[in-house]
Amino acid sequence: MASIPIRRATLVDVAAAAGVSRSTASRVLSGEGAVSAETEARVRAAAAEVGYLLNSAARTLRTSRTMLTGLVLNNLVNATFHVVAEIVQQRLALAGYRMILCVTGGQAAEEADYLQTLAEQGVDGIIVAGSGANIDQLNTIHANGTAIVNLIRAGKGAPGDRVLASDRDGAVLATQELLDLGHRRIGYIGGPAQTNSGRERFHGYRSTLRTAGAFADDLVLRGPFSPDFGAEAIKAILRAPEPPSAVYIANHEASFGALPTLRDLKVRLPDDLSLIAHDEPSWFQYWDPAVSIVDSGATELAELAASRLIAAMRPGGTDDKPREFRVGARLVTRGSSAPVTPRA
Amino acid sequence: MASIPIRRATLVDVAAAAGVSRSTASRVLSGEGAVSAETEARVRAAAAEVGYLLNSAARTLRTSRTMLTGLVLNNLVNATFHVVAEIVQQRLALAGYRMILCVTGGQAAEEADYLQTLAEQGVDGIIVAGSGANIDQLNTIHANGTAIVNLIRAGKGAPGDRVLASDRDGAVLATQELLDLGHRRIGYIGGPAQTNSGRERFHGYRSTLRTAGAFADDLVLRGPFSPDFGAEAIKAILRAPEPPSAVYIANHEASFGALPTLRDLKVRLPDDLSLIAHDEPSWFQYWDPAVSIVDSGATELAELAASRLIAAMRPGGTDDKPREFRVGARLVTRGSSAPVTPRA
DNA sequence: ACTGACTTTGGGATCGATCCCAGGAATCAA
DNA sequence: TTGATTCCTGGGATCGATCCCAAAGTCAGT
Repeated sequence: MASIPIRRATLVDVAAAAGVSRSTASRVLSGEGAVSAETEARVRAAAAEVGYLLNSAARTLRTSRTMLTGLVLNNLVNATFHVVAEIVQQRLALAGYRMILCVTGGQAAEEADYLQTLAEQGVDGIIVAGSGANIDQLNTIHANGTAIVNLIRAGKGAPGDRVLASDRDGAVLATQELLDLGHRRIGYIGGPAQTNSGRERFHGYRSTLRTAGAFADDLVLRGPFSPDFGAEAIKAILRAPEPPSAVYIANHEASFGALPTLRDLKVRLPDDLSLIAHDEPSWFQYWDPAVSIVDSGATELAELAASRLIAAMRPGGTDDKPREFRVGARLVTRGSSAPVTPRA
Repeated sequence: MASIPIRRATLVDVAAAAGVSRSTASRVLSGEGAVSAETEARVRAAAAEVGYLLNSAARTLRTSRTMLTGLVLNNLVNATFHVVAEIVQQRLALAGYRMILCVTGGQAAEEADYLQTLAEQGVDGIIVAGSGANIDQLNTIHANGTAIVNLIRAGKGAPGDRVLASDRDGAVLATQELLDLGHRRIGYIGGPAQTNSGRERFHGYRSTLRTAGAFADDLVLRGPFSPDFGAEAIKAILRAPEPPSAVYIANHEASFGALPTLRDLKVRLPDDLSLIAHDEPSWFQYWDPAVSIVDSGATELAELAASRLIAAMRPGGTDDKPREFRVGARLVTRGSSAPVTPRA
């Protein structure tokens, strides 16, 4: 029925149909410049009639604005990341920007490739929740006039605003809560010391306990982000000569292994052990008992990052000095943490 | 230190630095056309020297290929969708395509806006796991030469290949498994009849039971995709005059409400009730007991959709007749389903 | 040395929208 | 009526890469 158009309608076609010049048609459809009301109506009608569709590439070539952005992150499986991706995309869309998604798998080399193609694409801005490598490349891109926002992680010397979680504060919140509940022997299961969050959370935990005079080396276990490590770690920590009455699990994936293991070992939460985990897989609330957590605020991080990027993409916005933002951590107390009970 | 470049280097700059013409520089850097090895080396060196970066907009304007694609889906919170987004993006990247992510929130109007901007952007192809509305718009876009693949859902009359889950077969698998375990009273908690999956899964369930002569109206509950509905539904079904010995929960979100409710009611799985759920939130494996599921194969759906899109985007690829693909469902038997036990 | 075939190179034209400038119409004050 | 000002409109030039055609260079075979 419908014949396949050989060629999309262009502004010239619209202009011809409306009986005006290219320039006038452009003024109407781009919204820039003054046009009489009558002409405007005629052009809009003509555009609809010929089925006009903007050719972004042509506009971009002339204006050198793409209204495209990029989001670079490790994966979407981690709850923090898919929340970030969804919210950032929707906020950017409200401001008229499209978002190119780049999932790096945590590989610095892939990240570099993605940054390269984003630059070629001429994106107006990039949000990087990345490896922290490729700093030079980011600086080059930034120097070419592309807005940059660093999210969650930020390499030393990276250009643009930084929107960071409060890992240290979150750890302090969890540890202090357990101290306030009367616990003194408080275990720590965390991520590797090489990672940003692994370091910051550990420092928050340690300094809080030191201040309380309750820090003990033998209750600290740090390892890879995996459920298996969590299962092993929780077993190890309970085998200690003087086992803890509470544990703070700062390693997200490790908690997936630790919780079922505790159940299988018939360790009752919170009677035998108080537990606070870090970050929110949606299902911790369904656990028995519901698991207390430190929430780093993925939603707020995403919203802030998007709004900072939008601000930086405004013409001239890149000139501002880079700023650092911290989204505060929040303690969500649920059934897995309770006042210490005297050992039977 | 580094001065801010006023203007990005262009092919003309590269050509000048290499002492050749624009055309030759273009031939080298685009990889089209024959160039002597010596010239090629000179051009590449010049490109690196001046810091040349391709201007995609200019290339697109000339070639009318963008190497951009779009992925349209409801949300990223649902595990199926974020798995799809991650895999599709990575497969497309391997083939050299960038992917614009569009999260619609299930709103047909937003979806229409996104499709419009994707068309303006001139994407080479779109994967839609969408509302099933906006069929006319999809047809217009398709007629303009954009490849389309419908994923998971597909509106009647939508253009392009369809890559669908086997909802009906999955339901049959679950129901037949429960029958094979000796159950006769098998409950159903599913999604609304207006939804594709709600309809197909119910039909699979019902026809399997009918064939076995075991279908009973009073054990069927269909409602919204929410944990609350699941909690209510499981309570209602257990209050039946003659309660079921097994239940198939075809409504993903409902299972989040049903499982904790069963625990709170002290209904032991699988002794008091066998249970099979549909689709895989990662944590069902950690439940006590681990929950048997029907896996619709999000990974396979995503890979197939990506490869079909890539095929359709090959020049001339759109001419093929649209095809429908079904990714088979798979039963993952875990601890929550077991042979029926004679009632005490 | 000459022809024909092939390889390599250069430059004009082009994709489609916007910018810039100039000219004509309309408005207003003197 | 005239001149100054503002408003609207049209057309040439432009963004940067690629396409197309023609010219120049290379080589083998006679």
